[in-house]
Amino acid sequence: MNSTLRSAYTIQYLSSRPIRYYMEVPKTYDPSQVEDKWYKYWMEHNFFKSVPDEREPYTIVIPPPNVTGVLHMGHMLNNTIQDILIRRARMLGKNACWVPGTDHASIATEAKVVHMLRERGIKKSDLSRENFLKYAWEWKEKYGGIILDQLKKLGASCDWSRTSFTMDKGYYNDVINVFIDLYNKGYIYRGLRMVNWDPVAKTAVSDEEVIFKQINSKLVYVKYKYEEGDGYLTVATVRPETIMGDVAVAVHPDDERYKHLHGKNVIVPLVNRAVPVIPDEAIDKEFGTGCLKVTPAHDTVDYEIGVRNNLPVIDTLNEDGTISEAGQVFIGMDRFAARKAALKKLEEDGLIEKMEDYSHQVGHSERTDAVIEPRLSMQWFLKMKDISKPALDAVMNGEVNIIPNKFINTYKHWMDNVRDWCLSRQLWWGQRIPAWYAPNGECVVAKTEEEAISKFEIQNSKFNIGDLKQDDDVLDTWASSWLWPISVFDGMENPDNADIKYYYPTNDLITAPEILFFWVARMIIAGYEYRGEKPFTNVYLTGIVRDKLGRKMSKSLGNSPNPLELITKYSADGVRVGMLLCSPAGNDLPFDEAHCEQGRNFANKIWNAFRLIKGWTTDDSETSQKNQIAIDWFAAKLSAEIENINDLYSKYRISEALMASYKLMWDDFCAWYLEMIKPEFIDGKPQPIDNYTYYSTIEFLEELLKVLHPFMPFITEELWHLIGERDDKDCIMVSEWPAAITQDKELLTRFDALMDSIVQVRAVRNERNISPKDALELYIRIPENPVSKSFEPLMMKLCNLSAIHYTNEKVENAASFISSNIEFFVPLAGRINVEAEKEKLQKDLEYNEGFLKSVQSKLANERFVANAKPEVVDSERKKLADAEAKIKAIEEQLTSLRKSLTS
RNA sequence: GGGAGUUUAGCUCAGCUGGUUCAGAGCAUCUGCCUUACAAGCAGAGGGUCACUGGUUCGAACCCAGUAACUCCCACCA
Repeated sequence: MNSTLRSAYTIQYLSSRPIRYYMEVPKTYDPSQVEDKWYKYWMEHNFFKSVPDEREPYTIVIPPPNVTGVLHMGHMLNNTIQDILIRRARMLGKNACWVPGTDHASIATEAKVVHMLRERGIKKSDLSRENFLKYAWEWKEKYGGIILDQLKKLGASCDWSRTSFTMDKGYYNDVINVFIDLYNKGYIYRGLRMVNWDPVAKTAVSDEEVIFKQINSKLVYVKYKYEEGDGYLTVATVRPETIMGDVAVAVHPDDERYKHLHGKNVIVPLVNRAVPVIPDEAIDKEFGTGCLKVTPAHDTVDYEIGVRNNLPVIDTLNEDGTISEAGQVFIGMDRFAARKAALKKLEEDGLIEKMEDYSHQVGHSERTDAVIEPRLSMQWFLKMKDISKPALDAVMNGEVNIIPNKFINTYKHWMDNVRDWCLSRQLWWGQRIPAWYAPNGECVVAKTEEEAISKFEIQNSKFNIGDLKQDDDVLDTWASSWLWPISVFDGMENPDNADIKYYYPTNDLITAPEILFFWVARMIIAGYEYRGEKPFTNVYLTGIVRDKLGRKMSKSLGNSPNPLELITKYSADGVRVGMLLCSPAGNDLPFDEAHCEQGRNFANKIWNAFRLIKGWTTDDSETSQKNQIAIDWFAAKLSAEIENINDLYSKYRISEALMASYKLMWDDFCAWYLEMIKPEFIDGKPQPIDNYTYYSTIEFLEELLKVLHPFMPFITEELWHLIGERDDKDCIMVSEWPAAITQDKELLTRFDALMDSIVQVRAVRNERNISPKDALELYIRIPENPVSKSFEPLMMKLCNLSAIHYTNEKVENAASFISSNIEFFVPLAGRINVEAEKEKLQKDLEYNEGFLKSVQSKLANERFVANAKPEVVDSERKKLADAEAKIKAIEEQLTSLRKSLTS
């Protein structure tokens, strides 16, 4: 042991508190009382709170869950990772600040509220905007906090005093101000756009809320007669009810079949309108007849063709999906009834050439299951090209890291092809767009009607309060959450306040890859636009939680376990460990409850290690340091693993950090170290343990608990306090992260060899069914590399040996093995089965001969010797020598066995 | 249709710059143990043509090309 180590692990213990003794401690760990107790304790002592100070800040802003949300497995994973990072940062002495909050989630929440009202017999259309919002706020106050309370069960150490909501007054204002600012900078414009219209709910829905289903329908081939002369053109369509809105027939410019018709007119059936045949690149020559009827009002592609070719738009549908006046025929009829009617009329007119069965994807509304109608409407847009430039650069030049970095490509691809952002939503729940319309339809952007009026005055229009009408739409939810890292610190309204200056830019953002564009990219954009700086340094993308069958966990599939029930069953610590055991960054997480069980078992293991230690009595007069070697070894092992774990954290390999901590605790500490130092029983009485070993062990346990604390906050805190009396604020969650204090590679290597020989002796015992109670003898062959004397007691204890002998000779009637070039013999007396031993040795011999051969041929290869690095060649030479020695030993052993056979 | 990714033990994954006995870990499985902390445990063992085919190299799980299967994102054909 070197002197640094001695001071760290032995001098300290003198001031350690004596362990408390408990007469009865349950054999299995019972977390039920523990977890709530410590969460409350931490809260009461304000351990989660953060205020700017002179320390280095470490900040995470939570991806705000929807207010409508209940905790699902995705949240569990996300927030467990965040909590691990925050807790470790806190222990590293940083000023850790984790800002929680919720997102108003305009569409999801509005749908929830509408549903709730419907159950009470109230229709949204019967309510004024103000009344509806009153209900919505009531709903939010009542249910909006549920998810945050659930996070507390998980152990999330958020600074709850900083809880934010994207519709808080200040936040709301920030969103509105940003809209006005971007409008004034010329980034925002108003334009027509196809939206996904839900004719049942009478609202637009976002792309994410459209579910495509495979539907069987009929592809109808309809004749469009030439305006002049005989003949016709055939158009294939699945939507004959939109024929009335046709304004052209498009063909591919290179399609020889139709070149002669470019610019000529054809007659639209049902309404007898003459429309031109136009060439357009978008047409697939192979599909149907190669002719497309162009209906700009009711199809996205058609709309784009219409724009390119300056075609008029005829909207033949009302907002409830019935045919409008503009349709001229079937007015007031539902779109599906109209489809039948149109088919019948076309049939009568002899305009149907043929019909084919056709299967295709049709969008349905997630909420109402109605078939989505593409519908043209006026929307607000944000020009993305210029404003997103710094956000692309930041990721490409590494100012913002994306982990794992495979997502950088995806990010770049999206940013390179970024499309303008449709900001408006036809909903009430959200930030209402600050645009004001005069009766003639003219529009200005302003915060209040007064401001709007004065803006109109500049344009020489005079209005009074009440003359103007505010835009009915609200902003897309992401148009508020993109300000999250700034607004939660009040950095929009007060850009120089102490909080934002201290905490911004934040450190790590933990979120799911599916919102890389919706949210992450836009936060980076907003960060550069409004702070001139990135919002966070690292983006850690978690995987998607899936069930065992590989399906995404979702409410509709009903395949998601209830996280709170899991916590009840396995404890929060157990579930945290279970989630992390199988989730490397960016990989999907195939969730299996068995992992939580493993987590629970691990907690129990820790608990029992504690039980063992607390059961010991110490003997003050005992001064022997017989466990010195074990203590030195574990100190070195602990230090090496702490370095390893720190390294894994720095690479965000959190699962691996957990696995390393797990093995350190279970294998190295429990299975090896504790077994080495465990006092023996004499005459049925446990012997006392010497003070030195005892307090060193306590120190080790404390260090281990600290390493495990970020993963398992509750049990580690519980044991921290059971180990000894602590004052109020002496909690593991605010303790110091362990430092690696020693480096003794050589000792670790020697122990690896020791452990290997121990395992081999145990295998000898196991393979021959020798009871662990029967003591064995062990012979070690000298002259080379005798086992260090200091290891002898460990071997004797861990293998249950009665004696260790050194010999120059082979040992007859013994099992043998070679470990680290040392030959070992375990005499088996009457237990030996010579044939079986022979067979074993023979197999071993074959393996080693094969290995030797491969090494020999490698070394015989001149080009290998010439080209390979010298150290590689050297190591091959060493392998060669080792293998030869081994083979020699095995052969000797075989010879002696044959002798015993014949004798 | 465009883009990205994955494929290593029954399952989930490591394997870094091609070279250490390199083919690993955890779980699961099997065998033996209720050994005075823990059966939610202990001791030990078995298990893989590194998706496939070819190439580069003294040497390939790793680099290159092609093939196959799966996953995700974006856009969607009337």
